[in-house]
Amino acid sequence: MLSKYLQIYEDLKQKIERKEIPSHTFLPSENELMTLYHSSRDTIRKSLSLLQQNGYIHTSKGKGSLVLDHEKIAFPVAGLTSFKELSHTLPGDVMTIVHCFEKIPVTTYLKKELYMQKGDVYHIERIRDIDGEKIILDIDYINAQVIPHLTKEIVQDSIYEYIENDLGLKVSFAKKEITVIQASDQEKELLDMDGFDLLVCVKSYTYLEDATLFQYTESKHRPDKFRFVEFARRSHMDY
Amino acid sequence: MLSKYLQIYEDLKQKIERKEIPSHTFLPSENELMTLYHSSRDTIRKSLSLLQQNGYIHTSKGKGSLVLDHEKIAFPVAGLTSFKELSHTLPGDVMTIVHCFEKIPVTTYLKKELYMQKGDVYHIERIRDIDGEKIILDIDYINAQVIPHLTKEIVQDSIYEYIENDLGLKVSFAKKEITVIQASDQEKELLDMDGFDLLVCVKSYTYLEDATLFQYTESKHRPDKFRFVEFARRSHMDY
DNA sequence: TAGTGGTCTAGACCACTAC
DNA sequence: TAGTGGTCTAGACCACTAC
Repeated sequence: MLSKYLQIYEDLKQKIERKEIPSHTFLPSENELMTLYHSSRDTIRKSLSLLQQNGYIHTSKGKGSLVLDHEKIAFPVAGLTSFKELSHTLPGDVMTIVHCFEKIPVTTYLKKELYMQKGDVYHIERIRDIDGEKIILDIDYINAQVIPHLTKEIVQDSIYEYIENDLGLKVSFAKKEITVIQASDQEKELLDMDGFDLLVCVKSYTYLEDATLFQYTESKHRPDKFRFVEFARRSHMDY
Repeated sequence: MLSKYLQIYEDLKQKIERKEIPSHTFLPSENELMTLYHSSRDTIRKSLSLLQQNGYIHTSKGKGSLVLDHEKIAFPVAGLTSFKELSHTLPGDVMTIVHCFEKIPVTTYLKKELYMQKGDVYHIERIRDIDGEKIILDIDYINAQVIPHLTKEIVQDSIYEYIENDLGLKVSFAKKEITVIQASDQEKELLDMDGFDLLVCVKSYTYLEDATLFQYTESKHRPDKFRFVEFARRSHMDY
């Protein structure tokens, strides 16, 4: 059961996406929304604040909440979304090849990345084939004490689905870093590099609800197929 | 005069950054913070919500607000920050070369990017030299009706400073896109490419407080010198 | 069971905008 | 001047956590 302010957020979001409320117009005022949704101003403001954070509207004092044109944004890449979830929004045919699946004792390097002292780690390498081209190499290291009993079948499908549906845990937040690296000879063999020498590397450290770090990932993308979109607000305090 | 909840946010943020409140410990509870800062729970919760959004803490029901280790994040690249502001946080010697500064009638291409029907546009190209290497090429197109009277001197220093301090306008939000592109021959001549063929291209559409689009930028970075960091939370509704 | 954060309400005062 | 969003308060009930 979604909370009231999330319901209102979802409702307004859909109306904006479906252009029932067109861009460059104003939302009803907070007072009007209060009577429309039978709720208090605080609840309405929570919903509006979410819309604002996600780039759907821009509110200004004395004026109201302006609907931004949302097409130009195309969100999905930002945030924390599994490849399986993302693949529904991709236009092409998507296939995953599990190139490597093993359980190994934690190495010195991984001890640092995963904040572990001892124990085992799953080492998983998956190649993402989109429309017949091998474009992405995902390398995952997962703490086997936190996420046990992984199998090749799970990994072929979706690790997040297993974590959230079968283990009943919740993936919560991640730190990500985007850089560009030289492709190794092995990577050039595994992927269809189409003459490129470089790869875009997205490193993620992913945490559960209780703030335990369970996953370190390097996701390597052929440079011409990489695109990242974000919506940023200027902070007028920090500088 | 900063509002109360922003003061509390800044205070807690500093204490976390200076490790007066160490990571992996809990903040005082909301009740305790209420008496500590002589404020209502709602005000405290606004401050905590900001800390949460920016990756400083992680709150869970029944437990409290856990301080995350923040060093591992290193924020500055995310958000909406001028190069001059960023340069204070860069380790090396930074220099800007204004390679092109002209006012031109809007072209067909720019009409689309800047949502303009007619009028003039400033076309600015700046090369960023860091520690003696020409690494970044910033190409700006700015609506001259919205931001008038630009000079080469302003552009050499900081456009945002001019907009905010001299014109009294406020830079508010931006949509950004990161891709990788082939460097043109001209770009290879302007920058010290060090053998690279590709550039990381960050396109931004930047808006003022009143939601007018005033700037379209392509910021092109030598791939080995590009790094982008973000903090992402998982949304448990959208998929 | 006591303490924690999550949600929701009702009311107040303010600065800003548009007229 | 009327309407708008921004801030702040006080109080209530809830589900979850740790013991």
